[in-house]
Amino acid sequence: MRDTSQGQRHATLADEICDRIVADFISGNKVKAGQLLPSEKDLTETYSVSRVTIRAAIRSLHEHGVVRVRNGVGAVVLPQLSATSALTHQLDRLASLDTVAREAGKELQTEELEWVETVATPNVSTKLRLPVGDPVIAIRRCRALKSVRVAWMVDWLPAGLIEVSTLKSEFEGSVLDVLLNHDEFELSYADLEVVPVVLDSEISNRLNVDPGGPALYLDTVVFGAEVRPDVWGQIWLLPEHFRFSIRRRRQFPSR
Amino acid sequence: MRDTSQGQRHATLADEICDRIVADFISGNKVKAGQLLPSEKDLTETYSVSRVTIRAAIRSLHEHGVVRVRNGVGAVVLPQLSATSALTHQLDRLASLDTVAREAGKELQTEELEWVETVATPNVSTKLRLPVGDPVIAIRRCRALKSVRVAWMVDWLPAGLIEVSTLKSEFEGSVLDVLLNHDEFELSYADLEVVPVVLDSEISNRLNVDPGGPALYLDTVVFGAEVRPDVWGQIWLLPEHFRFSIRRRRQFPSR
DNA sequence: AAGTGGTCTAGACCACCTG
DNA sequence: AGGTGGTCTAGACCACTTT
Repeated sequence: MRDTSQGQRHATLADEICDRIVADFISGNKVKAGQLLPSEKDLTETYSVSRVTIRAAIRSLHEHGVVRVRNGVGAVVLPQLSATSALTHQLDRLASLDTVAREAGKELQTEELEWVETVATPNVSTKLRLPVGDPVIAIRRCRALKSVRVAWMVDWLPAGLIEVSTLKSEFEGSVLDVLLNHDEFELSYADLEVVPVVLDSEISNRLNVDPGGPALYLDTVVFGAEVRPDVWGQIWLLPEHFRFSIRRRRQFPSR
Repeated sequence: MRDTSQGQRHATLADEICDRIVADFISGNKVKAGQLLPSEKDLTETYSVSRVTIRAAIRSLHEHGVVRVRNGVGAVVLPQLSATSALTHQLDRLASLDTVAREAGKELQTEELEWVETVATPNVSTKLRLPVGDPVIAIRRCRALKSVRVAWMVDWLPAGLIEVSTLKSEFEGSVLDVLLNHDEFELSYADLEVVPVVLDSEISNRLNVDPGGPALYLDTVVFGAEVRPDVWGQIWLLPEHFRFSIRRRRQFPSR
């Protein structure tokens, strides 16, 4: 991990350049959608890195649907995902709901927090790839925006993964954030499943709404350096407060 | 566009190598999850391309969550998204439901197909960024698996985009597939919004199920080379027949 | 110590697009 | 014709991990 002048961690120089290009040209709309980034040659001078590194950075931006690269032309900035009043959650990004809210200038409160030390049921055992009966920790809570309940969350993790005292002291609403802040877990990706559900009375009670309405259930299994998952997160969200979006990219066969 | 020996189109050599690495090492489980791809040096020899190209290909695999790359170690293959009996739809992939079904060895039938030539309502106008009243084409139909209705789809496109006769003759259930097959549209990405809904009587009637159950509404705006979208697709899906998943990747600030 | 990825140099040639 | 990206050469040095 290299540390940059901005005090941010980046695995490689190319990743850092990737972020800086976004920050310097795209986020602030300095280069608008449809316009070109500076040429690779110019960027090598701007950032004092080689063309190799610039190309790696631009390739990442391309893979993420931030630019399209046209031979003989340059890197065209694509329109950003449009924002709305609802909290926009980009589903391909491994970031907590809290982070998404914070970036939007909002704050998620935590209500009815419960810490439970228990053992893995068959369900939990499958998700965390642990033997049934192994000790696990469950963290349940409601989340609210300006005292309006918007989500019900349950996180599960193997009891041995992290000191409960550490977890509790660093917990500010998101288990994921605590683990992401600890480099030693090397959290790198998660598999998310999206399921539409109709609110049953159990969850509607917790969220103070009537049953029978729609909700989105997000099931996330988070992986670090190990083959075995580190956390299983379950979230039930009321759709009126969120917007779930993603940029789909054309991919060629078998990928 | 370069044509390869396999008759597939790839924008660049690195993209082709990317696919070939997946096909040769990952798809067939020749390198299992947790194991290493051959070194970059070996891969340059295997594919007779430079290290530059290999590195670009591996960077793409990394961005897509297919491998993790560790300095001093190599490219570790990550576990693939697990498959189930339901049709698994990777939400970040710009591919039609038909393509997903076909890859899973299933076939989606089309029922109650309607072609409508009409004009843009405010709704359509916003999505397609067209003036209200501009002529548009709507294609509505049910989709079924083994005669069980599983989805209701509506596609909208500007009337001038493609000859209706061409579209009709090449249509096999998916408007997206027709346009993807025409290179001149240069379809490259789409913005997807995911909304959980409760089935109302209109759609439940079309799908031959009771109202009040859950459904997933997918709203997709597809972009080609232009700033203006080429297609707006609406899909209502019954969740029991599908699985919607995505790999989330850690991203560093502001990206 | 040996192997791997990350980055760099200092060029080069090609294909592509625009003026 | 000149600029851009795509690819290549033929090295090099560094940081990192494993043995």
